[in-house]
Amino acid sequence: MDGIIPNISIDCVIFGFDSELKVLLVKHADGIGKGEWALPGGWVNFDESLDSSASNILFLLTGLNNIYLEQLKAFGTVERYPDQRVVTIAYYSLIRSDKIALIPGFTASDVSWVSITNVDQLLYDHNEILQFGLKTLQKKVKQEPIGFNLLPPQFTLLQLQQIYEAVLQIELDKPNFRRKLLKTGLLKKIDSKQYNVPHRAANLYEFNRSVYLKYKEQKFVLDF
Amino acid sequence: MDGIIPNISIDCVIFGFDSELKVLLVKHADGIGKGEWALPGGWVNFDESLDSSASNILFLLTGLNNIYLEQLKAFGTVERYPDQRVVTIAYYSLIRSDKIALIPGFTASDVSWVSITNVDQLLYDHNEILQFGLKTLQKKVKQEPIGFNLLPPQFTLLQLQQIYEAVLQIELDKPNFRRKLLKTGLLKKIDSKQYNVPHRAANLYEFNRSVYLKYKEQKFVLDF
DNA sequence: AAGTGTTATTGTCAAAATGACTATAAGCTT
DNA sequence: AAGCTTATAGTCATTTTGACAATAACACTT
Repeated sequence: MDGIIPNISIDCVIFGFDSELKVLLVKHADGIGKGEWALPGGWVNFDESLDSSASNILFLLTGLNNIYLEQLKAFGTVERYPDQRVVTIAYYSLIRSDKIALIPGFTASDVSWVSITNVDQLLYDHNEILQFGLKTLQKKVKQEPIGFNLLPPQFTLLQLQQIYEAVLQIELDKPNFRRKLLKTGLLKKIDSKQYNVPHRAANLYEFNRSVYLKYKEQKFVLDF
Repeated sequence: MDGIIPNISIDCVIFGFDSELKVLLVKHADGIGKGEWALPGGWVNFDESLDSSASNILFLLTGLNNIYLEQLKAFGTVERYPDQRVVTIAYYSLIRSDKIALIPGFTASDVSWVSITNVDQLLYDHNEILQFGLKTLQKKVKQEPIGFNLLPPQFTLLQLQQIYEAVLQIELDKPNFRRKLLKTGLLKKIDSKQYNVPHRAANLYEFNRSVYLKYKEQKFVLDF
């Protein structure tokens, strides 16, 4: 069997972090929503799983490759899409938004990171999907360690703290954050510091990969 | 537009509690899996939302009505269903399994509660869906209050504790459980006790509805 | 070279929460 | 009345928390 399944689509909520929280949007090159901004999305092929459809669609539209996507939710009200009945399976992810090349392709004439506080009207029910994604992300970061793919291999505690602050949109106490995170054993202090910063240089840390993976499975609660 | 969408189905993971944790299964009356046990499931109509399809399918197959269903996940590997490409949207719920009449109907020749520790081979990928549902439920009960629909209006602290023990499959310390739950303000002690029990009668409690609803939205962490 | 602004890091302290128990109370049963 | 059984109150040492204070260290300015 070949071709696309006519009633199932994928949409991706890609959160980006680089000091503030952003989301990746594409401008439609043609079709129903020509010229409008939306989450990157597309159709599922008969011979392709949902997970791999999501990866491929994201790549084709934005150039992003090798992104770990997690399923968010299926959105399936009758009127969410014009003309046709379409159930969409939404995926989400959180990645670094700097230093990543975006290449609009396929049905996307433009791709762009937009600050989460700055998102206008999107196509279809995409604003709703985005909001749901943000809520889910906020819950997620309290249950699972984050940061592995969001930070350079060596980073400061402040950088890590800023991710939590951006995602949760709250402020955290620095000494307390430090104490809490260090207690998890997730971080390995390395013998090297920042340099050329106009203030006391912070120590650099690495993630302890095995602890990180353990916490992806087992209990991990950060109660901010 | 009329009829069913050929590539989208619904499956329901209905957990039941009555002293142990169970799951609701149906025996297929005909079709591909005739005679085999599976999660209650069916097709989505073109003119029906996913949520309402789920409710209707559950009702038609099992007689269960007015069950609050939450979406679990979409399962969409290519080979999960024989002959045809079918993506299924799974829903789940936790209800009391006693005192509820089950009425097999439609394509179900039988319906039954099966202890969670006792589930055999199910059709398609339904064992996988069930396991995912259990994990999700276990996370959920630590993040949101449960019990409103699982207990009679007035209940003892032990009854509530037993729900947590059944779902999480762990043992909890009675005095500490009491202390933790009472501190939430979720429970209202009422002026009435058990009677006719062969031991000291326990005080009865009610849920404080407004606190309960507040915690459905806001932060609620039970860290067992 | 001293002073300034900025962030890092250590530490303090009282309050709250936790986990593991002990002890007593109060129902029915025999 | 004795004996089960579960309820309920309370103890206590330990851990965790939240809110700060205080000092350290870096580059830049003067």
